[in-house]
Amino acid sequence: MVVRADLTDYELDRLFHALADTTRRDIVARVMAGEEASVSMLAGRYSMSFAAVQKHVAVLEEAGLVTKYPHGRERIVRGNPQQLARASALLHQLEQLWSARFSQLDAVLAEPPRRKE
Amino acid sequence: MVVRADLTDYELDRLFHALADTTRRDIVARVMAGEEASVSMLAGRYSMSFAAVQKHVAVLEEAGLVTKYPHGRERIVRGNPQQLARASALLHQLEQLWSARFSQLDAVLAEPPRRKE
DNA sequence: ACAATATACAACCATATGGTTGTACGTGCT
DNA sequence: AGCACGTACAACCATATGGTTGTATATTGT
Repeated sequence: MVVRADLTDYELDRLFHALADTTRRDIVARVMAGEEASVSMLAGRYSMSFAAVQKHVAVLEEAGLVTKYPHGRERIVRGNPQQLARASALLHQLEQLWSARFSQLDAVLAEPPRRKE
Repeated sequence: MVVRADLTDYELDRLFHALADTTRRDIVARVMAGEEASVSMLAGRYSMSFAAVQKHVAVLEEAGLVTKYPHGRERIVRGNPQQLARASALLHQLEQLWSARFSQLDAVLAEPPRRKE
């Protein structure tokens, strides 16, 4: 599963910022799980105004984590797994950075015992 | 590599918020890569005041992404890969949520053709 | 045509954020 | 002892964020 990040610093800022809110993570979870959700349907699930939820969806859209498409008078919110994968890839990259610290040591340990010359 | 998230909503908020800044992601990358870095050494690398970098490190520490330990008059910043893994795990979970949408369909498709009854 | 619904968007407000400068304190070096 | 260095922390400022209410516009159903 090779996913190139390919995002500018600003886009990454937006992406992680979007994930740094409980309501927004919940929305992402719902739409990723396939809940066919209009903005008002989503709004019904949280104890805040419609406008507030509308703003959260806008932040997620700005981050590329969801897209909206019109269906009659409502807007259906759909998850974008690719963008999620990009965020995931960046964290994985950082983890690799860490484990790379030991890769050289690992290599030495994994090396078969050398015969005497 | 099973990593349980095990974090409250608030902690996740702090964690992703900490990652939502270019300077902070850069600091994380450096310390995860093993750069033995005091706060002032880090500060030297960015075009902002020492106090600003100090605040960024504090945000990372609050999020659990780094720890500081005293060494003489300086504080050495060290990366905490476990917390990184937790953030990573959550995103992976959300990705799984997406792919789970097709698992049932996959199962049907993978099913061997049924004999006539 | 009309009422109800879904959305968009602006204005407003309190608080958080990301930066600055200034001051105080502990540690190291000569 | 005295100075330089590294850190801590407070005060301050401009802007961003997360919420509200209110108003306008498009669509649906009767």
